[in-house]
Amino acid sequence: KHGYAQLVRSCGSPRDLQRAIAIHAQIQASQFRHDRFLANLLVEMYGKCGSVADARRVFDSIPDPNKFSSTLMIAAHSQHGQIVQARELFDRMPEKDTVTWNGMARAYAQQGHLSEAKELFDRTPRRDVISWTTLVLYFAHYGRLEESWRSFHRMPKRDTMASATMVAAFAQHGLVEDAKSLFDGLPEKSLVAWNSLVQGYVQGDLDEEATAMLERMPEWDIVSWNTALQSYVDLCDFDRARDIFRRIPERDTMASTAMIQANGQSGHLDDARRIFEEINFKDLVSWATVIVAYANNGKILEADEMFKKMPLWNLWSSTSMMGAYAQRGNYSEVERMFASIPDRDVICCNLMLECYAQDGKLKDAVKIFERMPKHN
RNA sequence: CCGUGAUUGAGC
Repeated sequence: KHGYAQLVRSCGSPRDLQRAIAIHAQIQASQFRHDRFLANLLVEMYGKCGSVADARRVFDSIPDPNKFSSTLMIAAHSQHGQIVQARELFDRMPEKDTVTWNGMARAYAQQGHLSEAKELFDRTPRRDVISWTTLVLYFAHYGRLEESWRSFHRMPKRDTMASATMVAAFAQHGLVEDAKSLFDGLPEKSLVAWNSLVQGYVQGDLDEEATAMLERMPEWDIVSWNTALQSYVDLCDFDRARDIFRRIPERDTMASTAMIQANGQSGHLDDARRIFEEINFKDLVSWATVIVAYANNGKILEADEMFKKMPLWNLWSSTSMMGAYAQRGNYSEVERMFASIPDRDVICCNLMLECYAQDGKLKDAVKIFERMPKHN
């Protein structure tokens, strides 16, 4: 049973879905077919692997779901934006505990339904540090820093994560002074708080302060390395970026993606491509980044080749490819791609708008402008 | 034996 549990837990992302299905089948064929503990883990697994439908099927097959089952199912629904289904389950649960309440509040908050989240928070019977941290995080995330800070202040007990959340909130909103003074007063300074502060300095173009903090840090984790790397990439300082990249002990996909970008900026397309090929887990972002690197250097054929090779397209990858055609002035291809994108956002529409404008197609430009879901 | 919270990468 613990062997199965381990197997199930090893599937944590959509790329594991095939294996997940196989493991599920194996459990079905075993003596643990009706085991609730394993079923709960399967619900969680399918949620993480991106198949809510399968998660729900497993959940519905549990004769006597316990609160773990339900809380996991709520999480699966909300991870996929199915807040109504999540709430339905939540309302039907006989025994809810703090974890359940926190999970439901977070589901609302993530979707930007902050008043619903706050209402749930207010009704939570035994609020804990996580309930409060969720408020701090999402108020900040949606730019409501006053309320974020007030929640932080009203917290009866703060822990390291709560404090780090607040430091990051300040840093991300250009309030790096406030971030710093909060940070200085912290009894326990987590690496996350250090990293957030450095990112605040980088964002504020305070490079000396950022460097000073990086040097004073007790240790670096992969995020620290990537933060340093990305700051040089943003400054188009290829040599320092490469130096950092080479010194990273264990590079992840984000590090490689940043370095692909750096190589693209400097026209080193072969190096960009080599780093891309060496990535173990190529994701949509790394694919899109190579495409942009090729496009920015006028290599439309290579960009197109990569685009066609991608295992999966999303809005960002398609918009990147549209941008590649736009650069070459191939407006008919831009138009064709635009038409094929179902979930266009502002950036995508702006790009189309700009192409029509460049192309002198004023009427089409006006039409796009008027039909855009949002303007900026 | 199972459930909730923090920091890093791409497109106009």
